[in-house]
Order: sequence, then C-alpha cells, then structure tokens
Amino acid sequence: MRTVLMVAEKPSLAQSIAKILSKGSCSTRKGLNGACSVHEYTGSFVGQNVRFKMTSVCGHVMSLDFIGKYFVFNKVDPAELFSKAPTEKKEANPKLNMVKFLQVEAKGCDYVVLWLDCDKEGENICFEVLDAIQPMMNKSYGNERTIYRAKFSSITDTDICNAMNQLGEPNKNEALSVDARQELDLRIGCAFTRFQTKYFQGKYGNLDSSLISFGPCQTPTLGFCVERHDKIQSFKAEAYWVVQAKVSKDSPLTLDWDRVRVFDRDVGQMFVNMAKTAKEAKVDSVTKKEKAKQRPLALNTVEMLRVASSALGMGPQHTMQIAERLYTQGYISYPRTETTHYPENFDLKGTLKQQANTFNPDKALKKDGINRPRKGADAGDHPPITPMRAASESELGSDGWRLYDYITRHFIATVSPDCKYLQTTISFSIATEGFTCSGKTLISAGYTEVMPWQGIPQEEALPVCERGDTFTVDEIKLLEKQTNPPDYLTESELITLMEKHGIGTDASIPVHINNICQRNYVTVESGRKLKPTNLGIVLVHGYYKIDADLVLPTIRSAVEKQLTLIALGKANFQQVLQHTLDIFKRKFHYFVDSIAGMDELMEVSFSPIADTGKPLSRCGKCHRFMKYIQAKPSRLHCSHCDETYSLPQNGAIKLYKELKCPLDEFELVLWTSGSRGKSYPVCPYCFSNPPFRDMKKGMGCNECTHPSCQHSLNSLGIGQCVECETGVLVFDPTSGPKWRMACNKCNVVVHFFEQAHKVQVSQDMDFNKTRSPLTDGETQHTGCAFCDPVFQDLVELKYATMRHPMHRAGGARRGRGRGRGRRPMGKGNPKKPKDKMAALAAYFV
DNA sequence: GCAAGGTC
Repeated sequence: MRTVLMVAEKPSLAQSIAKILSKGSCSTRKGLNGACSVHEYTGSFVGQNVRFKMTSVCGHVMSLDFIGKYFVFNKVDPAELFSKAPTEKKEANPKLNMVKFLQVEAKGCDYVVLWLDCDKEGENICFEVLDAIQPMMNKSYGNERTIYRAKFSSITDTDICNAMNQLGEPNKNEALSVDARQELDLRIGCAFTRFQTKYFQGKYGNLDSSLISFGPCQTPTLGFCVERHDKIQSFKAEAYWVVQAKVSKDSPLTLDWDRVRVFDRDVGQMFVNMAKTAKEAKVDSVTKKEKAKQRPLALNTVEMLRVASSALGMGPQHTMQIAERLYTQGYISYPRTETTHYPENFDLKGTLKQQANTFNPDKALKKDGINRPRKGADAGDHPPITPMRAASESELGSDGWRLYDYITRHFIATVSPDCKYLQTTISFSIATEGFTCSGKTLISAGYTEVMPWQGIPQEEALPVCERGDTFTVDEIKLLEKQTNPPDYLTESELITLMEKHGIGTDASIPVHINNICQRNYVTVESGRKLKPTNLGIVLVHGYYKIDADLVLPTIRSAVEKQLTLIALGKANFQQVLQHTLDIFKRKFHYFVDSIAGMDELMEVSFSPIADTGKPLSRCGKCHRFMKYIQAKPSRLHCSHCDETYSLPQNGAIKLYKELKCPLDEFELVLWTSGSRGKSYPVCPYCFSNPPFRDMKKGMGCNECTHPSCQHSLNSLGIGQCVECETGVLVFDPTSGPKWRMACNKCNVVVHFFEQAHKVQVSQDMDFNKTRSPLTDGETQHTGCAFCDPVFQDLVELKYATMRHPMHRAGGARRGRGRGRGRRPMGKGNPKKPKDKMAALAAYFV
C-alpha cells in the first residue's frame, strides 16, 4: 500500500485535520522530537487505497542567518552585511530536530500533501518541508505527480474535505517573496543594529541598554510613540472661555452654548452681557431623532488585542499566550486571523446555542432565525475568533476567563441587533445667543445587552416642552478653561496605527511592542500608555534628522510592495533583492557619515563614557586607573588609552587585591554573583583578548590555561564538574571561611570545609586550633576533597562524592548515571590544560 | 548581543 505524508503548520492543526479526514478513526503516536504527533489512517487517494500519515511542523523549519565571522557581532564592518556576508538557512529550532523528524516520517512515502497555512509564510514553509523530505521519498512512477498543496480557509469539515478534493500545488513565487523579505530584514536590521550599538556604547556610559537595535518594524513602532511624545512636548495650553447658562421651568437645566467657546475673554464677556439682557430663555425647536449604534464586526486578532489592552488591562504578548491556550484547549477558534467576516457555512446558530447556559442568546435570535452579522472583510486566512464551546470561570482561570468571556460577548454582539436610541435636542435662545440641551433615551439595547460598557448611559429625562415655551434664566456666566495636551499613546492606539500602516502582522505586533519595551525605548505606564524614554526619543529624533525614511512607517510598506510583485510573479527575486539592498546600503553609508547629527542629541541626554563611573583598577598599558561603568553592559574604560574593556555581566565587580595578570599587567577584578554564589577573578584585557589558543573571548581566570599563574584554572582546578560535560570545579580562594569551589562553565557550587582556617589546593589545610572537627587535636590535613575519609563529612554536595571515580568504581551508581564523568579527564577535550588534567587523572585513578 | 516571521 502506498503512503501519503501530510504536513500541517502546527501540531494542533494536524490533529484537527486528521480527525476530520479520517472521520475520527486515526491512530496517533508521538514523533521523535516529542513536539509533533503523527496521525495515521487508511483511505483513498488518487483512486487507490493508501495509508495516510498526517503530521506537522512548528512554524518555520528554517531561519536565515549569517555564517562564519559575519555571524559574530563585532568581527566585521557592518557595511559588509549588505552584500559580502554570506547567509545560510539553519534549523529554526535545533531542539525540535524538525528536519530529522520530517525525514524519518517521509522515508518510504509516495506522495506528500502540504497543509500549511494559506498565506505567504505557509507557502514558504511548504518548500522548507519539501527540501527536507524529497530526498527521502520514494521515486515517482513515470510522470506521476507526487506533491500536492491543500488550500483551505477554515478548519471545518466541509472546508477541509473540499480542500482534499481540490488539491493544487505550492506557489514558488509566494515562497520566494518570503525568502526576499527574510534576507532584507536580516541584512538591514543587523547592519544598523551593530553599527548603532557599537558607536554609542563606546561613547556613553549611562546608556540604559545593552543593545541599540534597529528594524523595519520595531523602529517605526517606536516612531509612533515618540511622535505623540513630541506633540505633548510642543503643546501650548491655551485659555478659552465658555458661556454657561442655567435655566429652569420645573427643574433646573444646564445648557451648552452654540458657539462652544471663544479664545478672547473680552469677547466672551460681551456675549455674557448680551445674554444677560434677557430674563427668559425661549424654546426655538425640539427635535427627536432615532439613532443607532452599530453592532461590532466579527472579532479578529488586532481588535482582540486592542480590547484586551484597553479594557482588560492585558498586554498583547500576554493576551496572545492566553488566547493560544484557549485555542489549544478547544475553547476558542484559531486566534490569529485578520478576517472579520464569517464564512457562508459558519454555524452561527449552533455557536450561539452553546452559550445558552451562560448568556441569554434569545435576544439575538429573531423569530425567523438569527440576526445577520455585518459584512466584514475576508482576508482568506482563518475565520473570526469565536467561542467553540461553553466554559466556566473555574476551568479557565482568571485571565483565561476574562478573555474568553469577552470573545463570547463579542460573538453574541455580532449576531445581535444594533442598539437603538432616541436623541432629543432642545434649542433655546437667550437674547441673541443660541443654546442647546440634548439627551439620549434608549429604545432597544440590542447588542449592548451583552456589551453593557457600550450601552447608552441613563440620563435624567429632558423636560417635556415645545416650540415657543419659555424657561426662567437662573444664571449666565463666563467659564475660563484651558485646552489640554494629548495623552501618551495607548497600546491600543499603537496597535491601530501599526495595523493601519502594515507594520508587523497579527502574530508579530505583540512582539514588536514587547521589543521596544525590553530595549528600554518606551515604558508602559498606568492605563497601558507608552511613554518613550530618553533613549527612544533621541533615536527617533536622530533618524528624523539624518534620514526620516528610517523611522517612517512607509519604510515597511514600500518594501512590501516590491515583495508582492515577486509573489505575483511580476518581478524577479534577485532583481528586487539587489535593488532594495542597494538602496539601503546607500542609506546605511549616509547614516554612518551623518551619525554626528544623532550624536549631538545623545550628548544632551547621556554622559560621555570618560565622565562616567568610578575609578576601579589600573590599566596594564598606561598604568592609570580605569573607570568602572556600572550601567549595562558594565565595562571598564581607560580614558587615557581611550579603550573600553568588556566584563562579565549579571554580577558585581570589585578590585581583586590589586593583583595583576602576569601576561599584561592589568589589575585583576573579581566578579561575584552573590554572597554565597560564585566568584572568580577576571583580567579585563584577557577577557576580550584571549591569551592562549585554547581560550575564547569572555573567559575569566577560572578558565585560563596559564601554566603557572596562581589564579589560573591550572592552579586552582580541582576536578570535573558534577553536573555539566565540560566544566571544571575551580577552587575559590576568596570564599573563606565558607570555602567553596565553583564550576567554570555551569552554575554548580560546591561548599566544603566550612570553618577551615585556610584551604589550599593540593597542599595543605588548617583548621582554627580550638574548633577543629578533625580528631586527635589535628589542625592540618591534606587529601582528596572527594574521597579522603577525613574530609567526607566536610564536603556538602553529595553528587560530588558519588561521581568521583573512586565511588563509581564501588559500583553503587554504575550504569545508572547520566553517562557523564565516565570519560577519562583531559581526553578528547582540548579546552582543558593537559598537564593539570593529566596530573588529576593520575591522582584519581 | 543583531531582523521579522512562523509557532511551542
């Protein structure tokens, strides 16, 4: 029997589609990567009985990156990233082993049906899948077609079955347009990011960001926030005056002035004086108009994100996580969609009836059936977000329930009637001046029944009157008011702007917003308002000054337009790519040449690196004090040599007893993660310039292979780490009296010999004479920290003794361990110093 | 240490 492999974009979809196509009778097993499942059943395909294997990927299989030295942040001139730097596709998530998984499943298959999402990205993933599986599949028989593409727009029985009956083929042009987008984003984004980061980080000490990123989506997103900030800053409050009239007949009534306001006090006073000549207000007209508030369109992702942010106080990233969970648990339909129109075959009535227990859907049901939803936009992706089954608060959890509740109410609202109300307006004249008073009365609540927050507020009823009636004028006065500045952009408004300008997708909008927060460009204030930081403001103002294109929202849409031409087959992939890269390469060079313009703005907000920080340790070159800059990324700066030296992050740095590195005379600093944690000395020069061939950038003395320096791994290394493959436990001579050794690769810390007066590696140790735990008044002992019987109780981490070769030889854990530590030390690991390791091995075995 | 796009 021949086999048909079918691949969806995500595990949940593979399951749903398999269930539909097999009519619920498929068998399921886990794939080798643990993330994807394979659903198998038999059926017919191109006129034969076949075995179907339905599985999925997890989004993109591959992602694009630079290779070799171009991958490393500081290795090359960022300008080279525009053309010279070669790129490669590598597995998007190596942990998932997706290529291997697909190949194992594709082996021996005769046909493949691609069920990836029906958008450009999905089309691109089709070819990623094909690249992986085609070599493993059986050869086709003659000219027989073996590759098929299913096109579907919803996960309903009819849609999926229709798609299966009308299989097409994958669209190479659409896939290519995505390839082009990936390459453009990578080259442009990384070039600008690297240049900016390097330039400003080397100049300013208190930049509160370890990475100054740039991207065609994140930068315009930040631009929107700063634009609003600028409006607030340049806002000048203006005084204005309003004439207020209070009248009464049976009850008092406050009227609105027809001129609304004037900006001149004297003019306002003049109107007051004129109005005051009359004792009575005359009713000129009474109008009543029936008005309607429209029911909402069906819910798509961005609208859900907007409401979640503004009404539920939930950020977009968080909202999507919750929505994703509700979806995989079957409570709501797929939460990433642009569509606001229900498909023709959508079971509105059934969906509504599911909610009968929680909500009262009767109001939405008319005698002849359901109230028709408004006509929305069909983006051809997934149906609008709707509830899929009834749920209760207890099973969903707080935020899950709040989001589900909203989605459900929104759905019911879309199939409910509009809200109808009566607007009454009474026009008055008081002498020469016109005033009005208006009020709304509800006729029928319609959809606001389920969305009460949009309801017509109950107002005090207007007095019943008609044309020609008169009211007594109780008071006429001039009120002084001031115009108010706009407020900071709310997250919800930002989402609207991004959507309007095509910045990001429904899936990536939350990511971009998150990005500009994490990079410290904006902060989220109360009410989920986004306030740009100094850094964010300076960046955007700098782009405006040098090349506004870099921050304008049009940057993305212009590129997208070109990409669409590729997708439609109207433009050549290479030509579009080259052309666009050329433009941005020029923009990049212009930006680099003009960076002084942005720098002028930086100077105002940030302090030069030479003026920042406190003197800490001496430079090995000029022997003057270097300054320690604590702001992230913390570093040392020698103002005399004008050099900056990186340091290990996420810990405290202090001077290490004015000891010097024997290689370069830089004073050592001590990095500490916390009082009971790890600490090790670091040579600021060696840290960035590895002194030996077997060392890499970013290593402290605890990884240094110097043969004789008293701080090196060679002098202080004790034994192989008990947890990780490659680490060595290194004695920390600063840790007394709570002596410890710490792995130089992972987080393992071994406490030992507490209270010991002095501990030295392989030489001797002293206990304070009066409190020695050693027997017979002994105060000194030398031995192996792991297996010496005298030391046994003084070493805290039990793993340590159990994994020591002597104990393993005893058989207690033989064959049961994780297979680590069995390898003789020093062998096959060039990173470890041979002499020291050889000595240790000889000692242990 | 970089982009944006999928999804886990």
